[in-house]
Amino acid sequence: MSQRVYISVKEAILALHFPPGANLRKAPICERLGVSRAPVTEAIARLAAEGLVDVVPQSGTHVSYFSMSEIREGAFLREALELAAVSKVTRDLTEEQRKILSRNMRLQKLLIEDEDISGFYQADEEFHGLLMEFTGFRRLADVAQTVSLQVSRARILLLPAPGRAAETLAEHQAIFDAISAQDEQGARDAMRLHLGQLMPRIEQLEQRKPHLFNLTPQPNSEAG
Amino acid sequence: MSQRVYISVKEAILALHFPPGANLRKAPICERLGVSRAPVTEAIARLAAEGLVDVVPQSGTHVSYFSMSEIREGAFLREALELAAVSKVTRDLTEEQRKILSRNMRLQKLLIEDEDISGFYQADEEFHGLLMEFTGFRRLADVAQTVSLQVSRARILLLPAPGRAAETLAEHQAIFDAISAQDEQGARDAMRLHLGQLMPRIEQLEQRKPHLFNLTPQPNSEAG
DNA sequence: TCTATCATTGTAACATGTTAGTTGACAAGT
DNA sequence: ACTTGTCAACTAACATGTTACAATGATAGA
Repeated sequence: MSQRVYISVKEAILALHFPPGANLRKAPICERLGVSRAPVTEAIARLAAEGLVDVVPQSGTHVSYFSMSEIREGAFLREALELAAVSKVTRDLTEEQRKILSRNMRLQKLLIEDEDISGFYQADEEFHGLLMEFTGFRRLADVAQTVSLQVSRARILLLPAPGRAAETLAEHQAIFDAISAQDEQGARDAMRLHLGQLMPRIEQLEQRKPHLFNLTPQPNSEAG
Repeated sequence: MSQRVYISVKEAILALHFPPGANLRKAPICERLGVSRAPVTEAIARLAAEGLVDVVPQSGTHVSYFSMSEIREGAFLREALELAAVSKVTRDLTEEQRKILSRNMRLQKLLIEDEDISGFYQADEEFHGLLMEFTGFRRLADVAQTVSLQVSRARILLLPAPGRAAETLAEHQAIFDAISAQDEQGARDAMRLHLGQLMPRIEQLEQRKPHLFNLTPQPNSEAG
């Protein structure tokens, strides 16, 4: 029930329905979803813990601006986790898992041939999701998602540059090939290369839409 | 204010003042700390998100049991982050940072000579903390702490085996030396070796105190 | 004696009233 | 015109009443 509020608001923020800087008021949310303030409060608390909103005590809550330092950190954390995942998967991959990955690769290829960018985006997410799943660690995908939430939010704004999907596919293919060849170092390098494509494009985004970023690049001092 | 409740309860759980399986009731906590149920509820929600407690809707909340699968995952995640950190630090270390690390190393040595195990434990934590801090990523240490919370909780139960502290020091020294020599791969290997010492000892703990572990090793299906 | 059903109890989840702190505007003084 | 002090309004944080659900124990039936 409060879960529903959380998901609803989170998606609205991620979809930039609530743009950075917009101040989030509880009353309209309560009214809109037909619930009391309690579940809304809990939902906002979780969003604050994830860094999606900044809550000023006794004053107000607003959607956090993009922060290059936070995005860089998120990308770093995500890379750390994905590299560890791809290492482990390369070592432990079963034949069944290899087949599932292979099918996903062929699906990616197919979607690009059909120029279904949205579909490819999904298959892309699934590719990374499968790698994490195959580590056997259930929380891994969630943690990776959470730490790179700011990155995900920024990524949505990146226009699908023509030809970028095909490049992405090639990078995925290199990762898959190295995994199949049980070349751990090669798989890591391929993954690093792949993930390394993202930050430069986000830096361009900062140039294009500076109003979405916080001017004072002071990172959060949040403590858990 | 609710932060205070959170910290208080968290420390109580980590110190095993509330042992695994103990059911956590709000009323006594409210009474004990002289606060209302609201901040306690929020604190428990955060603890549940971190996996320290399991909350059964409309029924009760109990301190979660140790779970080898969760502990293994926590160790994996922590290793991923620490390896990434030590890589980055090895590449970017400033002379000033090297001096601070050097001082910490000498402090460790000194504490072992004085057989101050508790002090060494602190210096150990600080050593790892410094490495993370020197990456320049402020959330890193928090994330590492959070993902390996179950590991930390189990670690407290490990009796300080005689001579283990000296071994730990040697491992730290190897890490520090490799960092100083700007030997990234060497630093990673040394760190991996160091962190690899922990799991076997926790597995022994499982043999020694099986009542603290959950029998059915089904991992949490929590989603954030 | 065992099983199934029901009532009782205790708790989290939810709703709502109350408090206190921050912010921003406006006025007064420089 | 600019700074500073005061005040009003808004909001999160806190307190508390209410509800609904799960777990447990008792009781009745087989």
